[in-house]
Amino acid sequence: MQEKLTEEQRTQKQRELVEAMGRLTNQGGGTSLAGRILGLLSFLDKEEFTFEEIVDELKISKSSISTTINHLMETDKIEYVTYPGDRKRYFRIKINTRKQFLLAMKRHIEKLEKLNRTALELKLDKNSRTAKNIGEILKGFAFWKNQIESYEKEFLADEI
Amino acid sequence: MQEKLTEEQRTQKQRELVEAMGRLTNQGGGTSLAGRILGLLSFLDKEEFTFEEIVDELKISKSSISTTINHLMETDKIEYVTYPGDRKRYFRIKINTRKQFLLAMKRHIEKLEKLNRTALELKLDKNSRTAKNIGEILKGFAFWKNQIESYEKEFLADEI
DNA sequence: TAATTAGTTCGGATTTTTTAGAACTAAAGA
DNA sequence: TCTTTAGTTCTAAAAAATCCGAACTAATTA
Repeated sequence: MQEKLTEEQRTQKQRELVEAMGRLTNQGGGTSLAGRILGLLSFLDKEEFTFEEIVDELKISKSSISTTINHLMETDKIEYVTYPGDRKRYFRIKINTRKQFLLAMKRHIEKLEKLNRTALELKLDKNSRTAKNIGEILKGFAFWKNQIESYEKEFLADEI
Repeated sequence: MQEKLTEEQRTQKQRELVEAMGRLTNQGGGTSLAGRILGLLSFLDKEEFTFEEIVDELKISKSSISTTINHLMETDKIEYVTYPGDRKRYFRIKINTRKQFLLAMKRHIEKLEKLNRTALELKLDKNSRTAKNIGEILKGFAFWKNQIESYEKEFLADEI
């Protein structure tokens, strides 16, 4: 399928994926640094990175890395492990963050749903074009909430 | 369910929803002005707004409105209608933009999928924690792509 | 106790995004 | 033809997000 790559070419490509992840995350609303950290922790062969290693790999200041890492931990995207007799924290991506992802998606849908439901209540003419459209949108939200819930039951029953 | 609202209170609340839509759109990656325009065109009782009316309602410069309106039309969120003997364009939200929305979502998933698939191919140890996690993520993407496709078939067959 | 390590926090600098204002265009009307 | 209308486009300003360096802290090591 592919030409044989040298070790260097392979890690070079992995680093390119890290940058691509940064750009994609950026498009999707997140910060590109967050995306690059997530990419680093998942696409390279090394499974765990210390703070310093992240700084060195991404060539970004300690302060920016510190802020972003803390944010990624708050939002449960990454975590760290420690080893006895070693003061450093070893960061790694959290596996199976789908549950958190779906939860966030559901919460976003719920906010939009609330907004649209209120808008519909406030409409003078419930048969107007916009009112009927809001009704359709609400149906769509209900469908997706349902899908998310059944997905959770089917696939994620055993997750934390 | 609710106290009876005066006409003013009702439209006041509608305007608040427009602002809330701006903030929510902003959180979700879009610009808040785009959200406010979408809110204006869907939550008020008036079904169609001219360029000037949007400027007056939102109290934003013509240039900003012009740019944002054009972007919303390119992305098929709004459209305009015209009336004989009237030079103005009457903007309104496009109904049932779910298809476009899902298409955008599918495209985003496909990009992430490609990235992760490549990352997995490049992994030295396919049984590592990160490699297995990527595998799980890919399974999740496959599931959602499938859901989206069947949703399209089931509900959106008649849409443009 | 002093020095080093492993970060965090703060204020400012840089970059990017958003908005405004003025000049412009193309069509319609007088 | 001159003016008005309905916007568009360009450049600069304002605001917001991002990033950095320097000073700091708390724990560990010498």
